[in-house]
Amino acid sequence: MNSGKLAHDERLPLYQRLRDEMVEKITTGEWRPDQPIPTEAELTKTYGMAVGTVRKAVDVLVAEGLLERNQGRGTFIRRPSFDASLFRFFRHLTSEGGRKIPEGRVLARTLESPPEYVAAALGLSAKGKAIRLERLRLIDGHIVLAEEIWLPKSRFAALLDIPIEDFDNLLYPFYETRCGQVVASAKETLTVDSADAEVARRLGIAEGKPVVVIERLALGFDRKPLEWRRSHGAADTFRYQVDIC
Amino acid sequence: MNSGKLAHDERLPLYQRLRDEMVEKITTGEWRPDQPIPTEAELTKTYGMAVGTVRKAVDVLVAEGLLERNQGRGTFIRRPSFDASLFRFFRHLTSEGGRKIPEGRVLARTLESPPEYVAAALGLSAKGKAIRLERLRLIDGHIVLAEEIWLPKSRFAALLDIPIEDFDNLLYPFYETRCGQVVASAKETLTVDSADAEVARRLGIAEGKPVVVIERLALGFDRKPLEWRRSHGAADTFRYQVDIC
DNA sequence: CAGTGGTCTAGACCACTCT
DNA sequence: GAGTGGTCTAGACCACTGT
Repeated sequence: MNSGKLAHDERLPLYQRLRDEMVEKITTGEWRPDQPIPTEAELTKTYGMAVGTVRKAVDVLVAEGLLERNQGRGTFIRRPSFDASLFRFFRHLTSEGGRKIPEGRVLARTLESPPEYVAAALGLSAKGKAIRLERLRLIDGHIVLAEEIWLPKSRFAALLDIPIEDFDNLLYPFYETRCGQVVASAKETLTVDSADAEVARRLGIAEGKPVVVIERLALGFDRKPLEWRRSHGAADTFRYQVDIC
Repeated sequence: MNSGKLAHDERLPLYQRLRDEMVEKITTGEWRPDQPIPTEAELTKTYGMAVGTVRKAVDVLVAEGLLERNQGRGTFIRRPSFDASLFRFFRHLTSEGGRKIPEGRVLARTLESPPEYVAAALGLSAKGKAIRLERLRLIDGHIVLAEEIWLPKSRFAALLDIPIEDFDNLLYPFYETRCGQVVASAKETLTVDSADAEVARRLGIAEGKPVVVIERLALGFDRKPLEWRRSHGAADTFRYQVDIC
């Protein structure tokens, strides 16, 4: 009855199986972001379903932020604009309250054994090696954040072959184009601490000054952890904005 | 064709008009939180619509967090559990990382002219008066936050007749039962500052110590501002957790 | 104009909950 | 077993987009 194959769990509702199938098409790149995905009528025919079922599957993907519909034009894979993705994952504001795009500069890349809490957060075995980045974020040439980033080698091996000068300003779109890893959500924890010698040096502030510490675990669409990150910023120029819904 | 009246904008889709109608029933209390709302079949008959349309309206309300469905039992008005609402709006963690319910204690209630930025945030005329609360939040008897809260008199007049000792531990459920005002979302901004004499006294810390400042604007389901709040907390014991989606 | 998604109908059967 | 929401069908017409 299905010309399309929908191999997934037989127990799941039809529209969920179609949803999974569509996620496949998106993540493997079979459906291109610049082209509309097949129309409802086509999907209906391909998979032998009713329109309502197809619509339900698309509803779910739209709700999840993977697709967006354009009446009269078609349904498209959602490319979060650089602005939007930036605002989602970089919530600092300048002292005047305006939003600025921070520059990103990778200082070092190494392959080493992560500390235990990083390995645990990323779901890695304690002994394996992972990719570690040191990175600065700057606005108008001023350092606002010093970052330490850990990435699983299995997903991000491609990064080891790229000179660190060639890393893009924004990492998440970079992960996507170079490694096919898309960050879908994240959890952040903020605390305040005093700068130790190392952090003070990197941020260019006096030792003992208060700093904000942001720990972030970023997840992919499959809810698997992709990146662990700890950022330090000088507390006195720091603003962080959150929408609670 | 409609035995139910659906007075709203004639231009809106049917399911949107039904949604609005249902919001009415919820906010006016015609539908009680402890009873299931009418079944899909009943709504179908009452408003002369197809099941699919009714389901669509309910889908929207579920997505908005106003209703929750229970297969086999019925559809209910969502009473966000105390835990859930607490976790949504109070994101501090204890030093051990666990979540604790903070005690709330109102110290003072006055009716006065708000500063200009508060009036602007709440959409009030500059000259009118608003309700101002001073409040402490405590965990295990220790002060963790000192809060200054502003509320529009028009919506919260009922609070003026209640002795401040009788204010509940959690304000948002209290607003709901006493004033019929439901907080649906909020925007928070975090910064770090040094404690001035006043804040130091309230928090019981030394003057000049770093403090976290949280400014929050809480909105109702109608997106109108309900509450402006500024909280101060000692920076060294502070943790704040955010999910970015 | 043809083609797209947006809305709506009027049924059907299934899975779950309660008694 | 009766009643609930969950899934699914097979159509219809409308509003919007592009040419």
